[in-house]
Amino acid sequence: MPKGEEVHLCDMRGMLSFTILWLLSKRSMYGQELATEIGKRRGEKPNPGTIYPALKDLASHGLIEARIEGRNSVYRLTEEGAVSLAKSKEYFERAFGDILLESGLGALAK
Amino acid sequence: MPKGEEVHLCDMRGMLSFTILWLLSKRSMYGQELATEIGKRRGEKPNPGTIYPALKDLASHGLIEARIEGRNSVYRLTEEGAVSLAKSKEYFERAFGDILLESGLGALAK
DNA sequence: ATAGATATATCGGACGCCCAACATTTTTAT
DNA sequence: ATAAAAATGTTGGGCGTCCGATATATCTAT
Repeated sequence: MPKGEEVHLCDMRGMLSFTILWLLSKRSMYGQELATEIGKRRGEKPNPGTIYPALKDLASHGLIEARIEGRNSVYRLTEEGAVSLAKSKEYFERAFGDILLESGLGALAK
Repeated sequence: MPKGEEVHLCDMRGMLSFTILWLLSKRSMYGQELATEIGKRRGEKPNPGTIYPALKDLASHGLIEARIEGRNSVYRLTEEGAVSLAKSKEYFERAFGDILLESGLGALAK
């Protein structure tokens, strides 16, 4: 918990890897592309020291794979990663679904 | 990231305090009641070493308040806590709304 | 060729969650 | 009175973010 005046919860701890897998399930991306996409959701783009270790960890567990393309490392979701993502989505929906429903998401879902 | 065979993302890191505030916005509860409610969402009830320090932190920031009732410490959301929760919900919806929508939540929202 | 922008990468420190284990107090049951 | 159960609480260690700083390599200008 931060010690400052403004208390910010919900800072996505633990959710970074989940978000990365979800984004890669849409299309393959390289690191900075992922960081930009995550930045749209958070309001602020994560630092290199946040995004690259996370990608490294995910790759070391076989959930994503890198392919070098010029100056970029393009990541794609593996089959194992897709399975992990599906389970995490189930978990996530059960844990937070009703919270989001009352936040005006019901109108979006329509 | 866990080192075991099964890789579990989405373990609610950073989300505990958020969930507590949301639950207390529904009704006041004591520690074990909160733990049980959280357990329904997660699948497993959090340990005392998880829930009590979180409650202590939230109280120290003025987001919740305790009132002793017999053997229980009943917590209620403060006004400051309600403001914090509203902000976190906004953040949370923007960051994860679309992910949940495609998870069959749209049907629930109806 | 040189400069700037872009992308990748690592390091240190901090923070909140997380569990297992242990301890204490209070209520409830026998 | 004694035992069992329920609730609160602390400690230690670990983990995944998270940021600021620093570094290197590679494209893209001029």
